[in-house]
Amino acid sequence: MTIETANYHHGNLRLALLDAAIDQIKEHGVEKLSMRGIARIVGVSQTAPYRHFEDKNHLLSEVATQAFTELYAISMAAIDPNESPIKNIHATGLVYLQYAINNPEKYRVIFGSRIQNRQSYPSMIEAGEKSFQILIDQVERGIEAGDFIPGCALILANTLWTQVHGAASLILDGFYINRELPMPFDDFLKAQIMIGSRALLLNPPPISLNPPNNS
Amino acid sequence: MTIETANYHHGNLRLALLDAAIDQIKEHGVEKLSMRGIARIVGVSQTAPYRHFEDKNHLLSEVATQAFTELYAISMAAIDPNESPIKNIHATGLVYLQYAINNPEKYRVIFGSRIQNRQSYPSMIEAGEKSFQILIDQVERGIEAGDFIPGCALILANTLWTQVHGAASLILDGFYINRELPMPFDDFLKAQIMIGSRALLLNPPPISLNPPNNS
DNA sequence: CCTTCAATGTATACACCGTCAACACCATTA
DNA sequence: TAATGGTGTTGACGGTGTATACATTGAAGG
Repeated sequence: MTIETANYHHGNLRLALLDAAIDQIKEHGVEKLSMRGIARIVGVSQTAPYRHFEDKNHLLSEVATQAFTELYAISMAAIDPNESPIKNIHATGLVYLQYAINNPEKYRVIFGSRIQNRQSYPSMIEAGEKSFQILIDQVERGIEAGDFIPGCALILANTLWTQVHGAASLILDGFYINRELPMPFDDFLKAQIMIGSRALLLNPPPISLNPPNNS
Repeated sequence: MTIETANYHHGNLRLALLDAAIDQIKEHGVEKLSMRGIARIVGVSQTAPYRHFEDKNHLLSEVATQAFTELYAISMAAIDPNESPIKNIHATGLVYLQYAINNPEKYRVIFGSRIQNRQSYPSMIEAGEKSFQILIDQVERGIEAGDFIPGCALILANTLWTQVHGAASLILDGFYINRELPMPFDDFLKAQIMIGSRALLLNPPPISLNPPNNS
């Protein structure tokens, strides 16, 4: 209701700070994020943020929760219940990589050790688990259909996750900047996902790498 | 020759600082490493390190180079030219994961974005590439033997690398701390490597996940 | 309506940090 | 012997996270 207070009390400082934080992270990276900086942007004193976030770590955990939720949303949107598990896995893998590439600094917040004591932020953990569950569900479907290796779905889903996360990490860390690839980068991403997911297949089809097929 | 100078000139400050840095990283993590801190430990003034390292980033790049070299050494030691490529890949994967787990803070230095402008430290890059080359060599052998998918060895080796690196990262980031696994952690690691490397095999053998086999 | 109180903001301060500039020491070498 | 350049120190600037004490306020209760 009070659109223009501009007074002693901000109105919704908590949200404004979170927005400013995400903005700074996007713009200048997590490393450059500072509590004093976002206070300056929002136009409050340097200690005002501490009325809303216990410390910088808590603020970061909320940024991470938000990013995890975005990751869940786009992963979920890539799932088509009528499609085969392997196709859904390919699709989610690709949008996952694209999210990481398009939001490198947010991705760096949710993974890596900038947030300490992760286990003391259960809502953040939960937001992360939800994305992983998408993968587990598809793997279970694949196992039941007899397409995937029988056994524990969590273990198989984890292999997929580690491979895609590893690819995302190495890309963001710049390990492919000067590396010569035998194909366009987009095809490289697809190839990585296709090859990696082959690990789950009971009878993987032969595969031709150059040129990569898109199916 | 001058063992006990304790004078104005230190003698080998550069090395002492590097050692102190690695020590601090091991002990308290990269985040806590400070130029002033290592100067204090070594017993010199806070700006003395700048006579030997242009800035903190340069110092970190040297720590990373050293860690990459260690990683190369243990990976190389796990290779047996008389063994099959797939077995060598399993062996290097395992020691790689063990290195990450036993040296979490060093691993965090060489990956992640604590070091900025990686491409301006060519000797560090090169040290990293050498480890990757081990993987490429084995993959080439596997392709030539007709065991692996034919095509570009770099692409296949990369899939292996991303999967193992992803696993290492997630482990270090604490994503398995409260996760219930259906097997002991060591077996979990082996299972991840075995499943992941299946992706390369032209005709992967059926696999039984519980209990995991060790061959 | 007025008082009170908890929530929210500020001012100040402490102990750190990376790094720059100016100066001090000293081994080597011309 | 004098000079030079490598290596160390001092001191400073501007930044950081955050603790403590104080100020302002909107809302709730008498």
